This record gives sequence, structure tokens and C-alpha cells, in this order.
Amino acid sequence: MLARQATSSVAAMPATPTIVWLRADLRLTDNAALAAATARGIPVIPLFIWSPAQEDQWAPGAASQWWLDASLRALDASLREMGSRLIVRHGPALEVLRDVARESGSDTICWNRLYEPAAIARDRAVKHELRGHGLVAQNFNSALLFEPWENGKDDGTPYKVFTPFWKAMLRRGAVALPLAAPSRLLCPSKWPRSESIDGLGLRPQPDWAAGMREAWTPGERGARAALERFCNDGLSGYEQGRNSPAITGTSRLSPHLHFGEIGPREVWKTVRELAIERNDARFDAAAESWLRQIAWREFAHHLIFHFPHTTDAPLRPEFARFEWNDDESLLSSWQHGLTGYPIVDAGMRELWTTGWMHNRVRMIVASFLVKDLRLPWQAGARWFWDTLVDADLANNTMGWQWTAGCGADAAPYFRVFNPLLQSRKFDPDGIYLRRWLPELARLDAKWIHEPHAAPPLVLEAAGVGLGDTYPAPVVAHDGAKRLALEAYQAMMAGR
DNA sequence: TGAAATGTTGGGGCG
DNA sequence: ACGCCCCAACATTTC
Repeated sequence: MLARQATSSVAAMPATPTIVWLRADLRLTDNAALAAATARGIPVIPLFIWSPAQEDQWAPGAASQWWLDASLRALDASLREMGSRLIVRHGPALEVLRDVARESGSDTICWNRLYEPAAIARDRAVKHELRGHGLVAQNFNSALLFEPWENGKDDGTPYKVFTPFWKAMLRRGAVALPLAAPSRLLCPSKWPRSESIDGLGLRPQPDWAAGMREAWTPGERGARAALERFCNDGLSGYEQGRNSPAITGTSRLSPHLHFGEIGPREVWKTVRELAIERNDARFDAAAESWLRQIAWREFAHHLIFHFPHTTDAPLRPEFARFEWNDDESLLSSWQHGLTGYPIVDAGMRELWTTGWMHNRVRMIVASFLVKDLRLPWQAGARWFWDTLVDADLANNTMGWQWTAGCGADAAPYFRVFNPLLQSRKFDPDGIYLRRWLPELARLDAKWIHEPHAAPPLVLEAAGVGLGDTYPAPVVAHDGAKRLALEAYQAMMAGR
């Protein structure tokens, strides 16, 4: 610990520019690497490197790239307001860092740590090589409340169950305070070469991102606005609102957090202070309930650090022999929102259109894929990865393994969501369903959750042609559930 | 951050 | 008034 902190402090250095290598920390506030570089009182070169080929098979999907494009533009604009700018390059990180260091006469490179397996491996190699070339590489934490090695069990092993993890976190006491944004940024006498953000080719061709632009404002300001909106009108009703996909009852901060447009230390402080100010037991409970979600994010990142193989393989090894289905057409019906189960289809279409899905609905569609269709959780994880604007390897991995029952603190496999009951319980009036399934919009609340069970006259009156304008169910839930439980029992029996 | 079956309890109707 | 039954509401158990 002491050694780590010592390497994090920046000694006075000669006046050559410091490179700040920005990755999933596209913000000026609470950015430890940027703050450390600025504190040296010498010029700073903010640098983003686009190198998806170096990120192993988990290269960002198209929705994520759309977000990144917008976030980089926002960051560049904020830097320009301070008289600085963002340098953008593409290529292997090490090569680019060495080139930029040479072009700018820089000898120090700062960055904030990442925790995904491939990023760790790359950063370690980069750090080693840079040092081998006489350059100074300094790393900081701006992504997490605690480092993964800071919140383990007393015996030194990591927590695998959330509740004790959460309690240990709270016992640990104060979360570090967010760092202020730099008040000014000194420019180098000559900027290194930069490519244009356009040139990275992150924007979708052809442009299908209208739904994204309407739903989101990427960038640090958009992130802070989302947090303020949530604090003002979401947080007090969070415990009910979080489960109603028809309303904006959640913070919708996930993509902002993923790209580091806002950090967990800032949201923690903001919400804690608000709770103290309100001094109301019910508000306090809501605030804690939401901070718990931030802790789940923390838990996911600690898990992926300690168990890097879980991006592809189940944490519980016995699940390696689970007998999954292999059916491309079932997978396709799930991906495109054509399963015949309205709550599933509405969620999958919300995902496709906006790059995001309400968390309650994520659990429903995930359970449906894994239990009803018995398709491998990895196929769901991959689709989410390719389509979510908040695609995050740690959160995505933990979430899917939780649903499949093969991960840390996982739901028991026999816990099977009934899509009909979930739909009635969490979208009783069918408002969410109608928003995403216009072909069912004229069905009333009694039948919209299960059009396949509606009397023919009702369907006709609502203009619904089962198997024509809207699909019949691709599987029957009761039978599918039984098959899933049988497969689970076979796995447990070692058959 | 399940669902469904089973068990328990207590109010009210009724003989 | 009392006991009995019904059953809704809630709690517990099981998968």
C-alpha cells in the first residue's frame, strides 16, 4: 500500500510535456492521471489512442463506438475551452505512445488503470517497454472506489458473494473524495500530430444512430446532467421506480460510467451528501439502495480482476458440462425481438433502438435466453456486448453468469423468471410494451402481456395477426422451464 | 434481483 | 354464544 502510494506521487520533473493517456476516463473532473500531470505545472498532452485490435476479441461493438465517437468530441470541446485539445491517434498503444513521446519531447506518461484481463496484460507490457526506453509510466485509480486488492476477505481471498462484499466495503469507511478538475492546462510549445476523430471511423455507416442521439448525451456534461436529473426526480422513488421499465426511474448512468465521463467517487459523494442534507429515513434508504448498485459495479470489476477467465468460462466449473441448445434460429428470434413474449421482445427492441435496456428487463430477457431457450449465456453476453452503449466487460460478465446461475453469488439455476408474471408485475398497464411493440399497441392491459392467449375476436379488433403481424411464442414457457431444470439436474448429477 | 406449492392464521358467515 | 367451515391473506418451503 505505502509503496503503491509512493509510486503514485509525482516528483518535480524538468519542463517537458506530460502525456496523459486517456482510455475509459474521458473526463476532466476526478481524473487522477490528469490531476497528477497537471500538478507538475508543466504542459500536458491529452492523448486518446484507438487500438481495438489490441483489445483481444472484445473489441467495442457498433453502439459502443457510436458513444465513444460522441464522447471524444465532447472531451475535445471541453479541452479546447481551456485552451488545450485532445490528440487522437490510432495504432498499437506502445508504438503510438513512443511516437508521441518522441514528437513532443515527453518523458512521462500517466494513465488510469483498467481491470479487464486484456487491458491489464497490454498495460503491463506497455509499462515495461516504456521503462525500458527510459520513459516514466505512472498509473492511478480513477475507475473504482477501492482497488480490487483492497477489499478482500481477511484470509486474503476475494469475496464471491455480494452482501459480505458490500458490508466489508461499508466497514472500510470513507470512500476517497473526487479530485477537482484542473483549473488550467498548459499547452506544449508544439502539439504532436493528431488524426481527426472522424478519421477513426467510429460513426455507423449508414447512419442508424438517430435513436441513440435522441436517447443520450454522451460526454462529461451529459453525465453530470444525468446524475443531477436522477438526484432531483429519480432517487427519492428509486425503490419502486427501479423496477418499472415504463418510467425513467433509474439513473441511466451506465454508459457514462463505462466511458468514465463521471467516476464512482463523484456519484458516491453526491448521493451521500444529498442524503445527509435531506435527513429523511426513506430518502436515505433509497440512496443506499442505489449506492448498492454502484457497489455491484465495483464487485463486478473486482471479480473480473481476480477471475479473468470468467469473460468466457463459467466461474463454477461444473457448468462447463451444461448441455446448452445450439439453435441459430432461436437465437435470432431473441436478438431481434421476435420470440412471441412481449416483455422479452420489447426489451430486445429497446436495446436495438437505443443501445440500452432497463435493468429489470435485462434480467427477464437474459433469463429467457438461458432458461427458456437454453442457449448459452455467452451468446447473450456477446449480443449485449455488440449492441449496448454501456457494454462493459466486467458488468456484462457478472450479469450473465448471475442469470445463468454459474457465477459469483449467482441466482440458483431453478430460479426461472416467468415472463408473463414479470410483465404483469412490472409493467401492469403495458405502457412499456406498447412503446416498443407498436403492432400490439391496440391490445388492452388484459391481453397485451400474452397475445397468444387472447380470443381471436380480441386480436382481430386490435389488428393483431398472430404469426403474421406478431409472432406466436417460439417456445412454451412451462415445458421449456421443465427441460431447463432437467438439464440442470443432469449437470449436477454429472451426467 | 422467483414461482408455485404448501402451511398458517384470522375474520366472518352460518347452523 | 359457540364451533365449524371457508377462504383470503400472508408466511414458509421446495424446486
